[in-house]
Amino acid sequence: MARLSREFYAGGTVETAQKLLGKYLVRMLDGKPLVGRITETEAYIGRCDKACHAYNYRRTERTAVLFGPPGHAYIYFIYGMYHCLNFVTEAEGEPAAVLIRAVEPTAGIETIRRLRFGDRPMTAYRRKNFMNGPGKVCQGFALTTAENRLDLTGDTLFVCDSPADIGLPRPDLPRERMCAGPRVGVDYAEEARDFPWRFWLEKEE
DNA sequence: AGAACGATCGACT
DNA sequence: GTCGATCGTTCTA
Repeated sequence: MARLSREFYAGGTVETAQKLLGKYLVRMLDGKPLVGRITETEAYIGRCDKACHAYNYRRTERTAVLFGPPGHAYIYFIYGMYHCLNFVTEAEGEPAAVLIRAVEPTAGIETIRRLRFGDRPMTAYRRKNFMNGPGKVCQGFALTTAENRLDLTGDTLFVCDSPADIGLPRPDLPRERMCAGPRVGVDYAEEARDFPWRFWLEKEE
């Protein structure tokens, strides 16, 4: 299956966050693919960004993976209950990553639904808020710290350009434009609070 | 050893 | 709009 190569992740983090929009996140689970089209991302850059866990090259056991080669997963535990999925970017030694904030489920939807809601009944609210948050993406794709540091050029977790790369039909997509704005939940980060490093796709009329 | 806090979510007013 | 749940990571001592 064709997938994005390590070089895709090796460039600038803001640019990579933008280029990931519209691409297909694939998580293999029990031999079957869970797939989501990426619709929202955020860039985090240790060199200059007080919102980044590795700000000012702060290196701890948790952030070590950010200093490694690009194209690996950085998954951390947050708020005592949730996980967040990131892709390590830039050259080895430059700690930076893209947070995956939202996807549109494309395949494996029944498995994703069960991972998100178990046996609880589906409601309009749940349908509308299926995978529109970083904690939801990890819950729906069964990603925890057990998957931290996975190589995105491997067979468990990777990104494809096109649904055809994973044997799915190409859907009819509405016209979309990319929007940019401040990141979520980083009010503490002084000047970095206002960096417009959150990107998302929005339907046009 | 202890304490503070967080790249969130869902329930509720 | 508000607020509580819940615990690993990090820092301080």
